[in-house]
Amino acid sequence: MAEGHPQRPAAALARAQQQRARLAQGDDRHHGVACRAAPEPVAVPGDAVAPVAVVAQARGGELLAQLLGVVGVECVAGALEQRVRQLFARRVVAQEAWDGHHVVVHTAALGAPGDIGGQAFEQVVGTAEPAREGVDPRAVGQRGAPGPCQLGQAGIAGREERALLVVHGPTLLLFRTPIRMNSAAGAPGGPAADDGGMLFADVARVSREVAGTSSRSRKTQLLADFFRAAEPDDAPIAIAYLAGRLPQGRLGVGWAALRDRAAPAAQPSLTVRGVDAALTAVGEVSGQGAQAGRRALLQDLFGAATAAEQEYLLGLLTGEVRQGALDAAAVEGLAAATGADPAGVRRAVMLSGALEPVAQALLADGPRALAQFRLTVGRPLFPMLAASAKSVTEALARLGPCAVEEKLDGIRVQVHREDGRVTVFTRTLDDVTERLPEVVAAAAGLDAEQFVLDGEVLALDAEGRPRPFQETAGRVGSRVDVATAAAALPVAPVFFDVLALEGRDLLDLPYAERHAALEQLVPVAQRVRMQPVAHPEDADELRLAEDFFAATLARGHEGVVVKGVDGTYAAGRRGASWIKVKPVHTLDLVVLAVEWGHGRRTGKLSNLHLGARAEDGSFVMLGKTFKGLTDALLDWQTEQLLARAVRDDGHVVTVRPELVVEVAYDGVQTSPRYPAGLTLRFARVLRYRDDKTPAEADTVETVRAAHTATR
DNA sequence: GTGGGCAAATTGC
DNA sequence: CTCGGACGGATTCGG
DNA sequence: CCGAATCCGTCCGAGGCAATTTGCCCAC
Repeated sequence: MAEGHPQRPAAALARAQQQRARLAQGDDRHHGVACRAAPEPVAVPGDAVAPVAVVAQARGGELLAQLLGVVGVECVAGALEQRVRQLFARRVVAQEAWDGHHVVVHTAALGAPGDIGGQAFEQVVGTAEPAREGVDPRAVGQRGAPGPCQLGQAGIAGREERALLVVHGPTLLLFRTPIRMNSAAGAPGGPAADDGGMLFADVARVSREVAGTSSRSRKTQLLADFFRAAEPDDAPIAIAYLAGRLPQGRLGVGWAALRDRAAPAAQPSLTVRGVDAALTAVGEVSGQGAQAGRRALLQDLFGAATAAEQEYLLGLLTGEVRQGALDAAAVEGLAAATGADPAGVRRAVMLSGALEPVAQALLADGPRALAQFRLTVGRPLFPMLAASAKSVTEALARLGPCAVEEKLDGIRVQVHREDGRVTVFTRTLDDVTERLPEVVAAAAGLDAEQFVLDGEVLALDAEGRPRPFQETAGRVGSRVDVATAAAALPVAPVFFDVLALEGRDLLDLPYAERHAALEQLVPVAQRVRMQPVAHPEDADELRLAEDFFAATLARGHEGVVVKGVDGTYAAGRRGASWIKVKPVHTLDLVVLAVEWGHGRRTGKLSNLHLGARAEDGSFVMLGKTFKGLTDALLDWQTEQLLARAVRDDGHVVTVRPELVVEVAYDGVQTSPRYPAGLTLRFARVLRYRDDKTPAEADTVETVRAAHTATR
C-alpha cells in the first residue's frame, strides 16, 4: 500500500466514531473534545462602536444596534469582516450609498486592498459616518456591475436573521432578512499570528477558532489568515492538521496508548515541524515493545504541550477533530490567502490527488504555481462521484440526452498505465496494484501505451452474475497471500471511462467523446453495458431506459448510473451529470432499543436497534440505524422511546417493543454479528408506522427471502 | 518460544 | 455508503 | 418592477456493517 498516504478525513472520522461508540460506555470524557470550544469573549473597544451611524429608523437600525451591542458583536465580526475583505479582494468599485430603512457604514478608511488585517471590522466601525439620503435601492446589482453591488448574504449565528450586504461607494449597506437559524456559535475574533514562527499552538488556536464559527466564509477567512503567515515548508503539515488528519496516516495509536497523559506544559513551545517529527517517530516504532515505546514518545510529546495543545493533539490522533472545515475549506482559504482562483486551486488538488503539495507550491510561488498541477499518468486523481435520483425517469428528466450504464457493486478502481507499468488505485487513491493482478493483466493487454481508466472491479460467478459485495471486498482487502486469494476468488475489472489516452488529457471532453475513446481502447467484455438515450422525452426511448434498468437488476447488479452526453469528468466532485439510480426496498421493523446520540445529537435518542418478528412472537435484531431522522423526528422519538424505556445503562436504552418503523435499505447481507445471521445494508428510517402494531411487523423469514432474492 | 484470542487500525460500501 | 442541516450565492416571486 | 423569500449546489457531521491485518498478551 502507499506508505504514509494520508487517509481520507471523512473515513478517518467515521472510524473514530466506531472507536468512540465502543468506548462510549462509561467513558464520556471525550464528548467535549469533539465539540466546539466555548467561544471566548471578544474584547471590543467601546469607542470603536460609538461612531457608527445608524441612519435607518426601521429594522436596520434596530438590527445594527443589536449587532454591535455587547451581546452580538463577535457574531457580526465574522459576517461583516468577511464581506469587507471580499469587497476589496474583488476590487469592487463603489460609488454611492443608499440607506432607506437600512444601515450604512463608511468604509473609506479601510486602507489598500490586501492590507486588511484581522482588524477590518473595527476599522469599519471606527470610521463610520452618517449615510447620505436618496440612494435608490433598485440600483443594487451584482458584483462587478457598475453601481451598487450586493456583496452577499451572511447568516449571523444566534440571530434569526440573515445579513445582506450591499456596497455602493465607500459605503456598506446592511440589510436583514429573517431566516431559519443555526446553532449559536460565537466566533472568537483575534488577530492572526503576529510572527512568522509556526507554533503548534497557532494551529490549535486556529482550529479552535474555526470550530467556533458556523459561517463557512468566516472559516475560510480564518484559514486564509493562517496560511498567509505560514512558511511553505510548514504549510503541508499544518494543512493536514487543520483538515483533521495526520500526514503520517496510520500511526498505530489508539485510545489505549492515550489513556494516561502527561501533565500539560504551562507555555507553548512545540513547533509544527517538531510535532510532525515526534509523530513520525511514534509511527516508526515497531517490533517488540512497540506499544510501550510509542507510549513513552507520546508521553514526551504531551508533556511538552499545553492543555489546549493536548486537547487538539488528542483530537488529531483519534480522528475526532471537528471544526466544520476539512479539505474544501482549506482550499478556499488557500485561494484567498494567495489570490488564486478557488476553482483553479480545487482543480489542482483534485488532479494531483492531494492538498498538501498544492498548498506548498501556492505559498511558495503564488497562483502561477497552479499550472504545474495537471493530470499525470501514474499519479492518481480523485474520481468523479454521482448524484442520485429515485427513478430512471427522474434522472433522464434532469439530464436530457444521456446514456444509461450498469452500476456494478464492487470496488472502484482507477488504472494507470505508462511505460509498460500499470498502477491500480482505489477510490481513496490507495495503491492496490499488488492485490489485483487480474486488473494489471487486463490493463497490460490493452492496445495503448499510456492511459488512465476508471472502472469497477468485482468477482463474478460462473454464469457471470456478481458475487455478493462482501466477497469482492474481502478479496480486494486481502494482501497477505494474493495468489491464493486470487485463485479462490478471481476478480475482473469492468471499465466505464477513460481519462487520459496516449498523451491526451480527456477530462474536459464530453462524456460521448470519452466513451467513444473507451470503445476504441477497451474490448466490450471489459466495459460496462450501456444504453444510449438520445431523446429521453420520447416514450419509446424512455421505455428502453427503464427496460435496461430492469434487465440490469435482473442480472444481479446494483442499479444504473445515468450520464449526460455533454458532461465532462468532474474529478473529486459529485458531478451533476452522473446520476445513480438504485431500487429502494422497505421493511416495517420494531424498535427494540435505542442509543444516546453524540455531538449535535447529544441528549437525543438516536441510533435505533431494529428487530424483525420471529415465529414465536419474539423479535430478532437485524441491525441499527440513525439515518433519515429529521431533528423534529429525533425529538419525537426521544420522547416516545423514553416513555417506553425498561432499562437505561447510559448508552443503550432498552424499550418495550411497541413502535414500528418503516425502514429503507439497499440490500440484505450476511452478518456474523446478528442472531439471524442477516443484516441490512444502508438502512434508514422513512417514517414511523403508527398504523401498525409490532405483531404486524415484517418477519425474519421475509428478510431471509429478500436476502436470497437479491443475491 | 509458539499459537490462540483479542483489540485496534484500516478500508470498502 | 446515507441522510439531514447549514451556508452562501443565485434565482424567483409577490405586493 | 423591486426587495424579500425561496431555491440550489455544496459541504459537513452523525453514524452504520463487513472484512482484513497487525501487534499484544496470555496460556501452554
